[in-house]
Amino acid sequence: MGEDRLSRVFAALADPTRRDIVARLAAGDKSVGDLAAPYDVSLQAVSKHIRVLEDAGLVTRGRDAQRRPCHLEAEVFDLMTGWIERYRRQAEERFRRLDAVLAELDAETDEDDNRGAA
Amino acid sequence: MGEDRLSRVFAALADPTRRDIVARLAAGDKSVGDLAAPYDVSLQAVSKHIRVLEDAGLVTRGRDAQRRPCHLEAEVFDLMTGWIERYRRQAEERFRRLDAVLAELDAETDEDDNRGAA
DNA sequence: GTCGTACTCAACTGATTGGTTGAACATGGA
DNA sequence: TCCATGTTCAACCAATCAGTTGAGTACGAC
Repeated sequence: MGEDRLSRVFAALADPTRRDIVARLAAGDKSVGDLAAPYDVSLQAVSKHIRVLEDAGLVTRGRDAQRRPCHLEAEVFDLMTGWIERYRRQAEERFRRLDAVLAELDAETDEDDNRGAA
Repeated sequence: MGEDRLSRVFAALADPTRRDIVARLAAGDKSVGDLAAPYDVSLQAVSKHIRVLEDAGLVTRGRDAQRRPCHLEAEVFDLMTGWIERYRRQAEERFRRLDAVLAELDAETDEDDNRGAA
């Protein structure tokens, strides 16, 4: 499901090399060789990383002679931010309510203090 | 570094069970037993999942008699959204510029057409 | 102290992952 | 057609991971 898609996206970005690839693709499309150049792992390893990003829907590939230019599909980010924001908001709302309850409790304590003092 | 922290957060959320735990914790603190109840895996397995979330800084645990109430630390989400938004914006900006270039190109083509037609 | 509850630790297992190397495939140029 | 370039495929290895079971620990109730 879309659930599984989210798992693949999070898993893909859990690796620093893959996050770096995404970061560099944000600046513009690049070939596998270009992408592999800065890392001291084999080209095949980078090719595998790109495959993972592709399976997660974060990257698509075209054709330019022998090259397979990689393109970042930034819309997939929406899937993550959607999930994250949902629960962040929920937690914040709960926190806000807790704050209100504590304020209420404080007010009642003040009343009691006043009654005790009076 | 903070880089590694991000890896742990993404990896923690790459598992559907752990995302579900986070979702349920967004509604309020829960004990390990409470959290484990809906899943048909062992309590120990859920305990391990919680440990992963804790190591990622997404969850903290208190003490309430025998219980270890789990609490969602929603601020960690900022770490992710910060990273995501940075590259999303960059990619969108690039897309915007590409759009401008294409529009420019279109305008020039129109001029050529006009010259050709004139 | 002993008992039950809530949970963690330890050891093991099978599956997945990130890396390797070497061979294969695809494409454009001589 | 042959060659070089760019990339993928296949087999393998070590490490990590999600799950298991069984034993151990922490705390409150009796």
